[in-house]
Amino acid sequence: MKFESVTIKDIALKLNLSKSTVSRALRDSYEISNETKKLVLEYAKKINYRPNPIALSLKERRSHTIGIVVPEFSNNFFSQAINGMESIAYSSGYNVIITQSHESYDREVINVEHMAYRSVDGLLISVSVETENFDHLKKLHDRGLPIVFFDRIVEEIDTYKVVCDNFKGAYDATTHLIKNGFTNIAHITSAEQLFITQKRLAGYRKALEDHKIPFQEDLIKHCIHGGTITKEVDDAITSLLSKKKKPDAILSAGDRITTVMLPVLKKLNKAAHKIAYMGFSNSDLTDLFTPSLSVIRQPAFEIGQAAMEQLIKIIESKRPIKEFTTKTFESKIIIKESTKK
Amino acid sequence: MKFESVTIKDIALKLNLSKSTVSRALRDSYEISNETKKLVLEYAKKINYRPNPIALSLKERRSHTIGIVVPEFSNNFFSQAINGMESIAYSSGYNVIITQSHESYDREVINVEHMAYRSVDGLLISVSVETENFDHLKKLHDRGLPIVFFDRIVEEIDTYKVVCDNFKGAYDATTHLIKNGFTNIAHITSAEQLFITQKRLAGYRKALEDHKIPFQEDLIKHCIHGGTITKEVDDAITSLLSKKKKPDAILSAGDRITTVMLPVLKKLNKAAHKIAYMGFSNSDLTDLFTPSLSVIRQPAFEIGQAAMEQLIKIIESKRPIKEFTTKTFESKIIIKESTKK
DNA sequence: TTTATTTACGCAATCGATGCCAAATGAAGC
DNA sequence: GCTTCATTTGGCATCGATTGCGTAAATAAA
Repeated sequence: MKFESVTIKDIALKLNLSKSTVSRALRDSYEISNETKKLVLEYAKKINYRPNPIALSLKERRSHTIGIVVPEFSNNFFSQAINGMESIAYSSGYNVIITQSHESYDREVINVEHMAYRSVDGLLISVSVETENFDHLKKLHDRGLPIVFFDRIVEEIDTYKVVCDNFKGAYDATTHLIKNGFTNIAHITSAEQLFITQKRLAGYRKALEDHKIPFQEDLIKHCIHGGTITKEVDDAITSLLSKKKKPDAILSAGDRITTVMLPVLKKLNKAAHKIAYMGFSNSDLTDLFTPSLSVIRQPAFEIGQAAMEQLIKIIESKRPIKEFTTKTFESKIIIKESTKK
Repeated sequence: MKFESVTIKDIALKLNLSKSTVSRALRDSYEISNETKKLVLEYAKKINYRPNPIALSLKERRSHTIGIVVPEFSNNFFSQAINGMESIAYSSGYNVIITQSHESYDREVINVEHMAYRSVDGLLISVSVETENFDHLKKLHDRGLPIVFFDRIVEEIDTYKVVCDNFKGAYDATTHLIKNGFTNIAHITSAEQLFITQKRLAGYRKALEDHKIPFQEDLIKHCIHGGTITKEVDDAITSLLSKKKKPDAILSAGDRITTVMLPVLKKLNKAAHKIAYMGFSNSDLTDLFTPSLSVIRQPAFEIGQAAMEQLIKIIESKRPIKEFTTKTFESKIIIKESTKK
């Protein structure tokens, strides 16, 4: 703020007191007489004094501000999770500042460091699809910055984590497809190194196995940019459809991939080749599609709330926390027309 | 950040120099000998020294950080605009921090003040639907905080503004509906005091007038919460359909309202009463709906870019800027099935 | 040799707020 | 009347970095 604001010094000067006295009066210290307190408080109110948080951050090394880093706002899962986080933060007296990594490792590093140096009291993060090296987070975590991971968690850093049961979500969805008579189920998913990718893939495989359907490697397509590049999704589908035996159903892992996949699929389905599909999605609009979309929906808002609660717990705990847990939420499969035989 | 970091003092101590010398060496001052500079620079690099931005903010009263306040991330227009802003900010060496007002005046005030006190160098804002009093912005603007408005601008504050030609967007859309044979066109829109609401309403009225269709007050429905409350949209539609002469088309103003309106309308259209609809929307999924949705699309990314460019121009200008302009972008109407007769 | 001029660096104030320590004041106790 | 103690208040250092000013040492000019 380039413009001058009201400081404690202004009050001190005006009332002929020292800065320390004013400071203590404002903080209602027992050392200050009631008269002086009243005087200070009244004048402070009159000139609308507000302590400068920058100065406080410098002095106290905390800011009552929490940093949130997500890949993308346009992914409904994340925007809903953020809403959950905000609701808890605000009611606990914290502010939040939010940034997007745009699925870029470099951007993520910059954002995380910017926030750390800006004295955030803690960090909530879901890592980008590109992130394979976690030094930027490990470094801060080792130095004592409270971090809570959600959704795309980092297993090798020991802290609270909040996730969805991705294994079960994928398992249930795949089972649903199998029960509806689909046997040649493709899986379009995100980059291999992501925790959620692995879990979802595992759930998918287990469902096939439990129903004695052989797993086929070439039915799995990884989008290494998490679907942020339309072409990779396009290519995945084209490649799937060029197989001798085309898949009869597609399971997509992730909001973004689902979103990008649908227009492509829709065009193809029109062209007579009918493919069932189902995906992880937290969009509110899936009912409006034709066919309406069967989805695996995650309780994003609640996940956000839980993550923020855990983070605040770490921040406010008197002694260092040693025992961390991972909180798991259930996802819900919602059956609509897109998975009808 | 509660953990200790490397400071200029550490370097000074280690190299037996004064803080000032180290500081000047790091900033490549002419007063420092090349040997000393080299020494300092090498050691700084070795221990990974990074200046503390909090201390810098306190000293310099600027932070190289820009604050963005939008109503909601889940509104595609805003998330796209943010992406445009980020692209410019990052390439100009600024960081951004983003918050949502959730269409709440109180939240907006808190967020704006938090950012101002956190020494953001400037503010980009699209006000909440509830905001009728602009003192929180005026106060900061008067004190010299650079502000640029976009989309939902505030007319009474004199600064750069970036908008879409809302009048023309609504005019074109309404004209399109009229030309397709609809004559009883309802308009579901946001709170009356919003600038964009007024412009869109005016465009709608002008189109009617130009085609000699009488304006009917009761075909206008205002959602005072901008559609964040489903019930208000529901009520608007119910009320429209309870009229003797039901509307044959609906024009919706705003992403959120469009999104909430569609499921309701879809249910009704199934029930045999066919209503055409069209709305302002920046969603990428409108093609997937059945019927696919005719929309008025705004160049959100470009609007975000332009707003950020203007803001940085103000921030970096040597002398105070007195002459401000308002930049207007054209929206585009995209015709699909939902407006076929 | 003396004086002037560079060169290269240190001191201390500053930004806004906090908090330790000391000091001033007045009252109570002997 | 003097010591003791509590109450209130002021002074100063601190957080991390920048910067105007002062100055010692080294070199150049007189």
